Amino acid sequence: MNIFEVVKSDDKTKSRLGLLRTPHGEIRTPVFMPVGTHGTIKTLSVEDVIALGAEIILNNAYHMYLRPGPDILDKAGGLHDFISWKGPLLTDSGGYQIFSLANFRKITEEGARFRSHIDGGEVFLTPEKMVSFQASTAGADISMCLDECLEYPTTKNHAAASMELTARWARRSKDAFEESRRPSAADGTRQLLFGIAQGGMYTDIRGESAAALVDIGFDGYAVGGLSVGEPREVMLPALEASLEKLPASSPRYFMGLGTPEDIWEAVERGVDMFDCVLPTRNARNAQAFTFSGKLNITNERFRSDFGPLDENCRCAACRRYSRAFISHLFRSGEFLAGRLLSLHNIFFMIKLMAVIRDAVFRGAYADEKKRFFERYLG
RNA sequence: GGGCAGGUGGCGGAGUGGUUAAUCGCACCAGACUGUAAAUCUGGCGUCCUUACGGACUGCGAAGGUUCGAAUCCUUCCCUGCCCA
Repeated sequence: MNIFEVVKSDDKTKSRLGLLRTPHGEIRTPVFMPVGTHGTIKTLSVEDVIALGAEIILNNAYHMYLRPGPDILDKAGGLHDFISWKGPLLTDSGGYQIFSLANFRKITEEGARFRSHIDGGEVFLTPEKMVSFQASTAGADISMCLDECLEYPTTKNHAAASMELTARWARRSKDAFEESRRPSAADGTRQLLFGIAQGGMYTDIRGESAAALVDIGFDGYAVGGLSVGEPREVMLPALEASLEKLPASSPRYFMGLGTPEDIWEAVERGVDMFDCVLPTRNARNAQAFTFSGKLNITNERFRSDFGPLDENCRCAACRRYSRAFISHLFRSGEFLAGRLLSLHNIFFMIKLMAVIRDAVFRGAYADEKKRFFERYLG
């Protein structure tokens, strides 16, 4: 059976509708995957996440490897059982932590040596260890290769050398995956492994990276190392250079994106999967996404605004609570504030993807994108 | 009535002759956040003019005084808290 099926492609853009099959269920793409780094979408319960309609969520292998650690996860019977999420689950390998925890690590050919950000103890991550942890111990539906996520800006030499290391790690990741993955399910679904394209902002290196991954052969391909602080005019060409070398028959995942604007741009170029901490992090920092634009809910003008966060929104927060009350909750330091905005923002992202899928379905992508931007930025 | 302590920007609270438009915290105003070491971080916050740079004015209970210079020293007054009658 095909693990990924392109259901429909847009005529005028590269956007497409897809169906991705995993041992824990199917995913309609383009999809947004909420991020649950430590095994939880911050402030939300699994019941919340189900009610929001999330089809797949993320966990982070680096963080779960450090705590609770492989032993506990093994005894729990894997991540699904441990965190009580029965749907599709994707784990990130720890490549992003090579970027975000740069002060704590040193990279060698063999792997990445970290000083644990928790207790300072030494941790050594290798592609083999992280992929085996994800596929075997954690039982992730989708595992990610260990990669080196580069900071921006970087020199071309550094980007090239780093990309080559990532490609060698991808080769090792795949071998480790074949050895450690669980048997295929009766329905023909099986665990999947995605490669991650790198290359900094250099389009030629981006292309080489994607081509190298395709040579190895993966179930899906991710574009990593983008949306790390570069301007959009730099990001989009780099994205295009990566996508150009990837097969249309495979799912494509833009790691770490993003803003609603960025997601429209990426889907238009053929991306199927997204994840981002923005909806939950910004929620905790008092920012709501709405179809009329983002708003900082602690702004003075919302103190006596008794309407919902977003008109016509049917999320749990909007059905019951006013902007004024949520603003009050933030000013009072109440945890419910960040929770309500998290519910709303995740709902917004999932709704946004539904709008996007509908636009592709109707062959009206360009028009719907224009309509969205006019309202969102207006 | 007597004694002691004290009155500083929205609030709390530093500062006891010049680098003080005034540390700092809170509150308030605004911004940022993109595979989460983040429910965090940045700015702003006397008044007026200026996009900004910058400039003008007012200012540490009130009034007067000493001094080149005062929130800081002196005098008088007003007010607050505690203690004694």
